Amino acid sequence: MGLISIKDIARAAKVSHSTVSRALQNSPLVSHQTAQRIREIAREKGYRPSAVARSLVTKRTRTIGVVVTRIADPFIAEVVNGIEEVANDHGYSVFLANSNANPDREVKVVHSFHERRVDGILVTASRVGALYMPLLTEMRVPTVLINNQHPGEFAHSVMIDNPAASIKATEHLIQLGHKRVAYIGDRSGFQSDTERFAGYRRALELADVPFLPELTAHGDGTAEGGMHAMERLLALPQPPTAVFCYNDMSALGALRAIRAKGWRVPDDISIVGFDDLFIASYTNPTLTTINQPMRQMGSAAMEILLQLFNGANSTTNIKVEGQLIVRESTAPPRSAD
Amino acid sequence: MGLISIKDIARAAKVSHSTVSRALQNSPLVSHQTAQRIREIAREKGYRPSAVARSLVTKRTRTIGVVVTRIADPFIAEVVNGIEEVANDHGYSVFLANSNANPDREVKVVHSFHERRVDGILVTASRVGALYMPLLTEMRVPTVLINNQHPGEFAHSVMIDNPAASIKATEHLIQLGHKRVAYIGDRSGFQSDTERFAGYRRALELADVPFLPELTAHGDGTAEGGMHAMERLLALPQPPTAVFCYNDMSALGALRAIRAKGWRVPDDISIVGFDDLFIASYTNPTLTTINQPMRQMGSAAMEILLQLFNGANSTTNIKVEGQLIVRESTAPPRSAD
DNA sequence: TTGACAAACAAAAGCGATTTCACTATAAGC
DNA sequence: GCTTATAGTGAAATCGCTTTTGTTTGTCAA
Repeated sequence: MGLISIKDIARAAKVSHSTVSRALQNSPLVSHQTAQRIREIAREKGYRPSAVARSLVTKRTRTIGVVVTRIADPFIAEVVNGIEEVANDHGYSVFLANSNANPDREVKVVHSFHERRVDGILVTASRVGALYMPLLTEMRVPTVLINNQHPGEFAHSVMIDNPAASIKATEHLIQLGHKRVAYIGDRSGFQSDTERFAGYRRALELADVPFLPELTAHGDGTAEGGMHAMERLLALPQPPTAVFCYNDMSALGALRAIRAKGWRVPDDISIVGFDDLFIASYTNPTLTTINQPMRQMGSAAMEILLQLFNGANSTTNIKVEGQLIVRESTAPPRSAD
Repeated sequence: MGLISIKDIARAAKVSHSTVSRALQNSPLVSHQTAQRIREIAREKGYRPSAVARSLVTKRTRTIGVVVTRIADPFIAEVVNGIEEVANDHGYSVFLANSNANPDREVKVVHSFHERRVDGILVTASRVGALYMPLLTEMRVPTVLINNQHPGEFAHSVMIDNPAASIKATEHLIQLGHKRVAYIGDRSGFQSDTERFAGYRRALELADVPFLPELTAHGDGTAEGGMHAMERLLALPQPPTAVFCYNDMSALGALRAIRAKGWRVPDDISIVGFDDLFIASYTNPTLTTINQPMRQMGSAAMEILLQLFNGANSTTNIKVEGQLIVRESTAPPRSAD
C-alpha cells in the first residue's frame, strides 16, 4: 500500500468516503458526532488529503508561479520574500523558476506553469512583454508583472516610478552644488534604465545644468560592470564630481573603482545608487540611494492576484514611490566650480 | 468551456483519447502518421496536458519542495539558485517556502508539501531535525538536508566541514602573528556555530595560543548583531587584534563597529568572515573569508534527490570543504606582541 | 395511519490523464 | 485457405478526491 487515501479512513470509520470528505471540510451535511470521529481517525492515521486529486475536481490548485531572472539577485529575493509571505498566509504554495533573463527559457517556464495549472503567475523584470500578451491571453491565467522591462501597459502590474525617483536622486546631487553629474546605466536595454536615464536628464534640464554626453557610461547592472563604467568616467580629462548609478550593484562597483584610483567618496566624488539593497547600509562609506520597497512590491503583486482570484476584474497598475535615502556617499563638491 | 482537454483534441482528430495520450508521449504503439497528425492538431489548439491529472495516475508530480529560513538571505538564495538550476534541467518544478526559522511553520510547510505530493524535499539550515525523523519517515518522502542545524546524522545531507574550515581561518590569523584572536558567534544555538567555535578553539590549541573566554562574543548572525558583539570586544581593556566571525554578515557589522570607533582594518584589527557572500569582495576593505560553495551545495543536494528518485538507496552525506580566501581585511598585528 | 419533510448518509458521476485489456485488420507461416 | 502473430486502435478501469443525486430513517402534522 502506498499512501493512505480517503477510502482507507472511510473503511476504518465504517462510512462512505463521501462522508469522510465532508467531515474533513467541516461540511454541515454530516452530524457533529460522526465528523468528530472521522477527524479523530484521520489524525491517528496521519492522513493528508491529496491536493492533486482535489485540484483535479475543483479546478483550482492553490498554487502560483513566480518567474524571476535570478533568485540570487538580492533585489528579486526580497520581492519573492514578500510574495511568499502573502501567498503562504492565504494557503497558496509558490512555484519558483529562474529565467536567467533568457526569453526562450522564460516562455518555457510559463508553459510549465500552465501545465501545472497554477492559479496565477507573477513575473519580475520580464523583458518579453510582447510575447506574454498572446501567450497569457490564450492561457487565461491571471498575471501580474513586477517592474516589467518592456514598454507598454500590461493589464496588471506593480512598478516603481523610475523617472520621479531618478529626478529626486539627481536633484539631490545638484542641490549639493554638483554641476558635473554623471550617469552610469545598464546597457542591456531594460526599460528601467531608459526611464532612470530620462529622469536624470529631466532633473538636469529643470536645474539648467547642461547635459554632457561624455558623462554617461554604461555598465550591465552588476558590480563589475559598474566598476568598468566608473573607470571610464575617471579616465576623462575632467571627471565628474558626482555619479548617479542605475542600481546599487553598479554603485558598489563604482565605489571600488574610485577607491582603486585612490580617490575618496564623498570627498572627491559623490555617489548615488538605486534600490537600497541591504548592503547599502554597510558599505564604506554607506550609500546614498533610492529606496525601492521591494518586499511590499512583492506583497502588493500577490494581493492583486488574490483579488483577481476573488473575481475582481478591474485592471490594477500600482506605481510605487521611491524614497531618497541620504547616507554618507554624497556631499558638496570639493570646491563649488 | 474551460481549458481544452485530451478529449477535445481526440474528437478533432477522430481518434480515441487513449491514442492521443500515446501520440503525445511518442509511444511506439501508435502509427507515425496518426501521431504526426495528432501532434499537429494539439499544437494548433495550444493544448497543454494537465500535470495534475497525470500526477494522479502516475503517482509522481515531478515537483520538489524547498524549505528555507528566509529566501532573502543571500546565502540561501544562492543555494536555491543551484537547486533550481538542476531541478529545472530535469523537468522538476520547485515549490519554495520560508520557515522564518520557526519550527511550527516549518512543520506546517512540510505538511503542505506532503499534501501536494512532492517527490522530494530539500531543507536548508533546519533546526528541527529531531522533528523530521518521525515526520519524514511517516511520509516516506526522500529528503536531503543542507547545512542541517541539528546535531545528529540524517540519512542524506550536504554540509560544509565547519571545524576544518574554521581551523583554516583561525590558523591564518595566528600565522600572521596574532595572539589575541577573538570569535564572534551566533547565540541562536545553531550547530554551525558550535562547530565553528570548536574549530576556532582547536586551532588555538594546536598553536599553543591560550584561549581567553573574554574574547568570545555573540551576535545573532546578522550585521546588527555582529556590530554589537564587536562593540563589546572593542570596549575590553585589551581588545583583540584579530576577529574570526561566524559569518560574513556578522563580519560586516564588525567592520562597521570598528570604523565607528575610528579604528582601521586591517591596520588596527584583522577580520575574517565565513561564507564568502558576493559582497565580501566589495566591502572596504575587502573581506578575508571562508568560501562556501553555496551554488554547488544546492546542485549537489538536488542531484542526491534525483539519484534517490532513480532508486538509489544508499545514504549520502556529502561534506564539502571550505576554502580560505585571503583579501584585504587581514594583516599582521601592528606590533608582534 | 399516512404523507411531507428534513437530516444523515451512501452511491455514483466526474475531473483529465495513463494504462491494461480487448478487438480488428493485415501480414506471415504452414 | 486457414491459423497465427503483429501492428494499430478503442474501450474501460483507475488514480483520490468533490459534488450531485438517491436512499433511508425518523419526526411531525393532518
